[in-house]
Amino acid sequence: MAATLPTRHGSSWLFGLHAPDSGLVDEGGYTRKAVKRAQSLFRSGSAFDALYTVDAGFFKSTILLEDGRSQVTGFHMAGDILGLDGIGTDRHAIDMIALEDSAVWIISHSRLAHPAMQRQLQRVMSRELVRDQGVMALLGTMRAEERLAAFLLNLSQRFLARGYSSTDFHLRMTREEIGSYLGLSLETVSRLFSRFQDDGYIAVQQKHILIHHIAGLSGLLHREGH
Amino acid sequence: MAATLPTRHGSSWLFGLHAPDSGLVDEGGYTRKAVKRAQSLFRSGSAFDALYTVDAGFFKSTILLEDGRSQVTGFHMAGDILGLDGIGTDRHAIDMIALEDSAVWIISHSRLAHPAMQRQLQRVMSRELVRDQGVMALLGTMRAEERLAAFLLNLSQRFLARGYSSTDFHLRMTREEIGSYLGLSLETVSRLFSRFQDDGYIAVQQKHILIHHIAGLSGLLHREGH
DNA sequence: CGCATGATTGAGTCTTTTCAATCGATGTGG
DNA sequence: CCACATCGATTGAAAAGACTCAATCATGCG
Repeated sequence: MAATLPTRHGSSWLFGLHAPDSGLVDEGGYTRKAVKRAQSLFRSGSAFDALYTVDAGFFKSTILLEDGRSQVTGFHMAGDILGLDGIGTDRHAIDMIALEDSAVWIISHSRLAHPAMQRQLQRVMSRELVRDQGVMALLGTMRAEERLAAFLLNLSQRFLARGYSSTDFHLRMTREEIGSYLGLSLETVSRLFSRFQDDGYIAVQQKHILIHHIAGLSGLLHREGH
Repeated sequence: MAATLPTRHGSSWLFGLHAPDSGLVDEGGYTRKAVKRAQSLFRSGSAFDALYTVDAGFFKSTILLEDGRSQVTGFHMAGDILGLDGIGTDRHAIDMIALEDSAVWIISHSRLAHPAMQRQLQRVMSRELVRDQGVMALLGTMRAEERLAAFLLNLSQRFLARGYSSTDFHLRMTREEIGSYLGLSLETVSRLFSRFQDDGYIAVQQKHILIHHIAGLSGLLHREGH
């Protein structure tokens, strides 16, 4: 894995290398690219020219509908692969925006050509396909309360998998972005955070989340009677 | 394309070959498999052992949530690739059910190993990823009326692309399955069909759909003010 | 320190769901 | 070939969930 996909591969700032204009830094055959908060890594319609893995920071992906509405379709953190949407048509279909100052590794074309990498990429895409179907199920069948509980539990798991606390973390996105992702209004998200807090499941203070009763949140998902 | 993916490749019944027990028929290096209405091509949790392309008929894919609820995540017709969800984990994540007596071509492992096929597969998966994000946007941002209009227009387009009428077709799925796919109750779907008919956009008679005013349906999607 | 952005909370409205009754089509067994 | 059973579709009425609009509050940045 680590041999083919450069995931959390190293820290280029240790070398004191910087190229502020392009945001590009070359290190041991890998190229690192910095993306400042609110900047895009790529945009819908732009030519597909590379895949990336998140080295540090946090991204959102958004899709723009013909009528001007847009929706957040995912949040991405260290180790996630970005840009897969561009392979099919050689143009990106989504916008990829950094939610905080971030950095990615560029996966070079030569590296992409490796058969081992191809196989791995296929697996990543397949899992992503399955993940998306899970989100579709969330949007199609769950009520607001369940959606937000599922969202928190998912974030919690992903932080845990990366060695961070699963019960004490900082949301990188706004209520509006959460709402967009979950198909809810930002007010509903805000109200539910307050309710979860009143019910003793979590403590919220703006973007800071403390999960007190993870089983309680899980319980919201497995309730009977739908 | 046609050289690597066996799409609508031939009609095995012309040869009079039949193997009713397994549903398998071998023909010129391709293997055709029949799937009767309501039967599954594969099920969630079962081992992944092949990819398929639809030769004839109609399928739905459904995902089962932990709490027992399930959701239709797609409808599939001639030429579509089935089974991509199994690549990532070597187990299928969804159920694939025939909505009418159908048949698929099995894409052999030897064929899958071809580099050209690998590249094509990658592209198919990427486009599928983008399609799923479109569905997520539909579920997240559209109102019931818009969802059903988008659904009809999508079906219409896909029939057209396959050489069938885009304005006169037979729905292979029930109102409940449409509702599940669109995140609506079956009653809402039924009511909307009636409303579209009253408004002169379509004529509905059970599963038979006649589209009278395709621009009218499109107009429902591009309305201002959300 | 003031302004802009994001978050919270309330009140009223609207869309969609749920529950229920009826109708229609399809297919099976007598 | 018909009666009946079953499954799917339609339609109505009431209820609930989520949204919109609006006002207020907090925070962080310049």
